[in-house]
Amino acid sequence: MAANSRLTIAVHALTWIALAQRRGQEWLTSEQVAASVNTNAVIIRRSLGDLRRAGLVEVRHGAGAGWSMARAPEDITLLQVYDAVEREPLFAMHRTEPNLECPIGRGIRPVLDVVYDRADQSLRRELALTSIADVLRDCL
Amino acid sequence: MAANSRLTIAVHALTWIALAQRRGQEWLTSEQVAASVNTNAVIIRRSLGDLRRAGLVEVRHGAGAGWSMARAPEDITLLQVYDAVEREPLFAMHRTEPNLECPIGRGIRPVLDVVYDRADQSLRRELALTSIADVLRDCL
DNA sequence: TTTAGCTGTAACATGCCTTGTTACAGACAG
DNA sequence: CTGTCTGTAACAAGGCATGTTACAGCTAAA
Repeated sequence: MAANSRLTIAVHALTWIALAQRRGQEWLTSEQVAASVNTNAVIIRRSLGDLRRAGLVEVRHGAGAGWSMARAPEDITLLQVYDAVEREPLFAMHRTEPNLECPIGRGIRPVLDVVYDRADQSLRRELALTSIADVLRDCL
Repeated sequence: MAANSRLTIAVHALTWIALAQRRGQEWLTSEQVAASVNTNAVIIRRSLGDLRRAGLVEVRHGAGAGWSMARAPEDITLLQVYDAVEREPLFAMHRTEPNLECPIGRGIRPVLDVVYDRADQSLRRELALTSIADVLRDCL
């Protein structure tokens, strides 16, 4: 799988916003977040847009606009971030339908569905154990 | 992550070889495996090549050539298959180095390394619980 | 020793995904 | 109103996954 860095970018952005707020800066622009992540502001807006749709951050428009946490850093887990930004499943099935005249071709997809689902659950359980507050603490 | 189907293809191929052997057919050609997976024989040769390098299958050249299990289906876990065919890590770090003048930019990579490693371990533990023999049994 | 059959791999095509970039309409605090 | 920043479209570049053709190399069997 061509691994992407969406989770990394989103966690970085959130952690930086959390730190800024602790320091008294309530609203951060996408430009300010982009400066820490070292990427383009549009990338950050896209990522924070995903987080907003998931209810993790808030946005303010107009002059003095920017982004702010919608919840305490302790109450945002990496699982929530993962769900907010990740679309693709961990493992893909066959690109073309397997040969249904073969017993394996007929039976393998439901079997793999179960296995992949268990693997996914286990990954999620692990991600749920870490919060943005944990990441922030360990960064400092 | 642009999910790929390598694990699916490799498990399918292995399971089909295991079934054929149980039915008395010792060696299968890449063409025969490709017929069940419904893809090109070269794709199968590439996948089985990975599995051969990992010691999971054997190949025979010349006339009457083909592929055969190097171990009993009970002794091949999906984790071994995963390790044999998967190159990319689950989650990628930043594509460009983050801003090291920011505390988060400086500290986040080691933190995420730990988190991602734990997630990876948990995924692997789960994949290790299923063998090719299990997949074969559930297919039938 | 020849021959036929199959592997191993290079080379290339295609399509999709990710990231980056520019541009601009829309929202809104002051 | 006005200036600032968001939301998103549009496009480009690069990379990876998959598919396909082609062919050299290996070897069991005749």
